[in-house]
Amino acid sequence: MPTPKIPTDQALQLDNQLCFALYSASLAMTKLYKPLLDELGITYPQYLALLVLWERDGLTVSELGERLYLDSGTLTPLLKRLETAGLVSRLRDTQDERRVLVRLSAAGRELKQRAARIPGCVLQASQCDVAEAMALTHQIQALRDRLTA
Amino acid sequence: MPTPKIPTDQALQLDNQLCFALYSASLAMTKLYKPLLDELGITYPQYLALLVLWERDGLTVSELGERLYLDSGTLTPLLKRLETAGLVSRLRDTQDERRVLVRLSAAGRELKQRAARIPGCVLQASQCDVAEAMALTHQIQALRDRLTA
DNA sequence: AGCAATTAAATTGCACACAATTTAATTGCT
DNA sequence: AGCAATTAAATTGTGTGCAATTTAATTGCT
Repeated sequence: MPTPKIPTDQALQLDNQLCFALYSASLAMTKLYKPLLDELGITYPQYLALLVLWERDGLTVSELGERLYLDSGTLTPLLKRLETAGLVSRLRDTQDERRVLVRLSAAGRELKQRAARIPGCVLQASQCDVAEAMALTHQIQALRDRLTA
Repeated sequence: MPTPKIPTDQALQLDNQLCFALYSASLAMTKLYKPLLDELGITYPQYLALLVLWERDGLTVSELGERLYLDSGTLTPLLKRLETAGLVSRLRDTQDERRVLVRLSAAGRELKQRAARIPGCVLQASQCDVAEAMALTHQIQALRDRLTA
């Protein structure tokens, strides 16, 4: 039987929801990062945007959005705050004035060194070893890819 | 070696972050639920609150918060919207006037039947069988519990 | 009984997420 | 060249999340 019948009550139990496991674990992660990122003066989504820029600088808002699965409605104000904080610049692409190129400032690049200790802290709080964490990461990524397909 | 050294660049890659896997998968889930919940006239966090109430009615705001890992700052306005939608009532506990008891209305109880098809739709979109989904759910719950410890 | 400490919600302020719309620039087609 | 269609950001409005504060009720202690 490809789709076995599950009783409604059981199917709707909060603790049987994959979505809620993801949701609550993601919020728990955000809370874990909070004190670490407070030291750097950035928020969690801002940190994610910086991770992308530390990998490859000078992306457009759209490219950043594809990487983070976020749209300009979320990114524009977020990037303005990073600009106000002096961590990035936002400049129209002279080749195509529709685009805005986001570039790290010197301070933005230097922040990477101070962020270097964060993954270790998080892994420690997660109480799992690197291999375990990566295995779970890949499983969840695969799920995400199926969901966005 | 309990904590092997990982190069900074690799440790800070977006796709190596368990946090981002959770974050992006959780947002993808929310988007998947959107059209299903639009039919019921509720949002995703409102749906989670209803899941709790469908399991056990008449909880206080705090009890709901413990279950969902959310505080009154988030729940109070959310529950007011559910009240406005006619799905729950919010009444001060006469035994302890500090507490607010949240109860399903008849419409709120009846909504459960219409929600019954949602888990199947989500499972289908997830493209995994029930056992797989539950296994991943338990892994992520265990992670969340370690993070909130 | 009286009052400080605690507890439960609500409120305030800030930063996301995202749908829907708007603005501006570029492409594509004739 | 001219103009409709497309594309990229920004804007607007709604609904979370959450820290910090406020308000109100209850407890605990003397």
